[in-house]
Order: sequence, then C-alpha cells, then structure tokens
Amino acid sequence: MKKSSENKLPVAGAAKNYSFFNDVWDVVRQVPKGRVTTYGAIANYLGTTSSARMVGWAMNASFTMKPKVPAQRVINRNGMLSGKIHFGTPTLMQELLEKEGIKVENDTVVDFKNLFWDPAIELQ
DNA sequence: AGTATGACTCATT
DNA sequence: AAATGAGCCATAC
Repeated sequence: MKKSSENKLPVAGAAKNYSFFNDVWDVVRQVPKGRVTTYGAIANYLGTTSSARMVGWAMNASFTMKPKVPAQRVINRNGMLSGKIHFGTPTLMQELLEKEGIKVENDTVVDFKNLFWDPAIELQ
C-alpha cells in the first residue's frame, strides 16, 4: 500500500479527512455541463449533511487541484453564487456558468430549481 | 492553545 | 417573511 505521498493534498491538515475532500471533488467533476448542485447536496451525498461548510473548504482547495474542478457549478441552496468572490475576478464564476448555458441574474442562477443536479439522486 | 471566521444549512423566534 | 441562534469542523491568527 502506497503511503500518503500518492494521496498528498495541497491542503494542510487535510490528511486526516482527505477522503472527504477527494470525494467532494469527484462528485463535482461529475456534475453535467449546464447543471448545478449545492454544498448541502454534496454533503448529504457524502453522509455529512450538516457539514456543508466543509464542502466550501474543499472547493477553496479545489483551485489547486488537477484536473480542475468545475467549482462554479457548486452554489448554495438558494441558487446564489455565494463563492464567486473566491474566483479570480468578481464576475468570473458567472461568466463560466453563462458559458455553459446557465443564465445568471443578480448573482443567482435563473431557473435554479430546474437545473439543480442532486448527486444523491442522479448519481445514486 | 484558545478564539474567530467561513464558498452552509436548518430550526426557532 | 425576515432575523437570529445554533450545529458543523477545518483553517487562520
């Protein structure tokens, strides 16, 4: 069995819970283009429903991950782009979403309810 | 080592 | 319906 060098993460202190972060990224990468999901949905799928905040931290760490994680498809339960401030520019997240065909108005995904992709249901 | 903060969410008021 | 408190737990200082 290989040591942690293979599973090493750029996140300090994540070694203990690296699987959680890894699972988050794995799920996010499977979000179809043009669809979105939420922190809570991912947390629920991973069995840590009340730890949606950790999903946010995983997203923050995802910027240094390869292959890249479509973090713009992960938003909060209101369909709002709560994490856009963590992108390079204040509008980058919205631009990425619109490039995928998702309409964004006032930092909120239009028709979010219809575009919502729940891993606990879709991914099973 | 203790406190504060946060890309969240739910329950209560 | 809007505001507030609480649970969550890793990171930052």
